[in-house]
Parts: sequence; C-alpha cells; structure tokens
Amino acid sequence: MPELPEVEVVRRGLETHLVGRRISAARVLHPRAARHQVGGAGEIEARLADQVVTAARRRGKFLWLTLDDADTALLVHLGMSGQMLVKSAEAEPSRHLRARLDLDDGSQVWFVDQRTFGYWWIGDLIDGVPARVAHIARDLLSSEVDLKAVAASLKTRPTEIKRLLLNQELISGIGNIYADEMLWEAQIHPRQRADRISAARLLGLLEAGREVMTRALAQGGTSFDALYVNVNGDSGYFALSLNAYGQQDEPCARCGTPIAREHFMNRSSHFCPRCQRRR
DNA sequence: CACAGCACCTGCCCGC
DNA sequence: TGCGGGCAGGTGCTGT
Repeated sequence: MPELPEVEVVRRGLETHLVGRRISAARVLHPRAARHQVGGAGEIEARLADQVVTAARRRGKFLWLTLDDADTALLVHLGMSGQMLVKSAEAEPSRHLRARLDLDDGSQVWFVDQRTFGYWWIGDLIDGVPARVAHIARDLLSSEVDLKAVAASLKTRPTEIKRLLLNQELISGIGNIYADEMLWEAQIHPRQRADRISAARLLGLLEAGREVMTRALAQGGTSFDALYVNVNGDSGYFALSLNAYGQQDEPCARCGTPIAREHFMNRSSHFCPRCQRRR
C-alpha cells in the first residue's frame, strides 16, 4: 500500500482495531522484515510482548504504533507490497506472511509482504517521531507543513522537479502515482528543472498534490489489484479517477492528446506532451 | 554536501 | 511449455 493516501487508509484501520489492545505475543517470521533492527527479529518480539497500543500515527509513507512503554513505537513501512491485515485466529494461512501480532481479544494483525521491501522496527520516539523517521520531512497532508517554505526550497534546486517530489526529505508522502497526478494537474513537465519554475507555480503544484491526495483518500486510495488493500482486505477506488498514471495512449482529459509514457529513474513517468511542456 | 544509479525482492505478463 | 526480459505503488546504500 505505498503512497500517503493508501498508508493513511491502513493507519485509520489500525487505529480502530488496535488502540487500547494489549499485544499478547509478536512473531517475526522472515528475517528481511527485521533487517533494520540491530537485535534482529528476537528484539522486536521481546520488546512488543505485553505492550498496550496507545495510538497509530503516520508521517508520509511511514506509520507507527505507540506503546505504553512510553517513548517507544513499532515502526511499519509497507515498501512496495506490504499489507497490515486484521485477521481472526482461524484465518487461512498466507504465503507471504512476514510478521504477526497476537492481541488480547484473540484477533491478530498480519504483516503480509510479497516483495519484502517493507519492514518493522521498534525503537525510541524523538520529538514524537521514531528515530528512523527523523530524516523524513513533514508530509503533504500535515497541518504543520509550510507549503510556501517547501516551494521556496524546491526553487533553489537545479534538479528535475519529479525527482525532488519523490525525495522524502523535502516533502513526504509522494510516490510515482501522485507525482504524475499532481504534475498533470499543475501542467508541469516531470523533467522541468525546479529552479526554472516560478515559486507561485511550485506552490500551486504542492496545493494540487494536497488536493489530489485528499480526493484519493476519500475514495479509499488507489488499488489496481488485491495487493493494495485496507486492514479488512478491501480495495480503494481512486484508480478510476487517475488522469496521468497508467494512462499512456489514452486521451488527456484536458486536451485529448494521447498521454505519453517515458522511462525515468528506473520507473515510468506519465504526462500530457501538450499540456505539460518542458521549457 | 547533493545527486544519480542501482541493489534489494517476488510475481506477472509478454514475446520468442 | 519454458525461458528470458521487462515491469510494478519504495527506500536506502554507494560512488562521484
């Protein structure tokens, strides 16, 4: 469930199901799920046992559960294919189950992750954020983010704008789908250099991104297949509203020109070659 | 230091 | 049918 709206859908589900629950046991079943933990899977299991979940929080694509051992949290990153699923004890086994929480009401939370790019990490909160998330900027939907300041910092960079949008240290939560969508909305070419875009247009781009993500969240996020689902296994519907991502050869909703697809940073960019001119 | 490239995985789809 | 190549929503490490 990669980008901000999809992770927020998961966070809300975890908040509903987990806050106030005691973790009776935790199991980490695949070593890659614990690869960032110095003490490995055993440390995660030991530190989670008997903890009560006090909140579910998020910054960008990083989400974490705070615990009653104050100033400690379980950080969850979903990577490209991670899911957090609420299950009953009798649920059918899942091939890609990487870690599991057993809760005091008999239910379980499964971390299922086909490609193993996701992980769990337990550690200290510093200023309310897990230490591993300290380098991640505030996200586009944060009430504390200063979009004018972000636009000003983008304006100083002699780098292609899409590359900067994907850098989670300037503004976070944006991935390949929402980068393409917000650039389409703001009519900016993904490879336009940021320092050659006016501060006003950069601010408009960020505001467009916030608006697209808000609409996506209202639709339950973007799902193309069963890999991207909420804690109950349900898909979101924003894929039906995409104007650029995955729309190559389809007519642009603004001008009718076929949407182009181009290789970029070992993935793809989708844009309208007429509405989004590179200057 | 900022930046670019690629490594890390599994599965699916396509063409040969 | 099988195999190789390309592709997928993301970091995060390394070399320049």
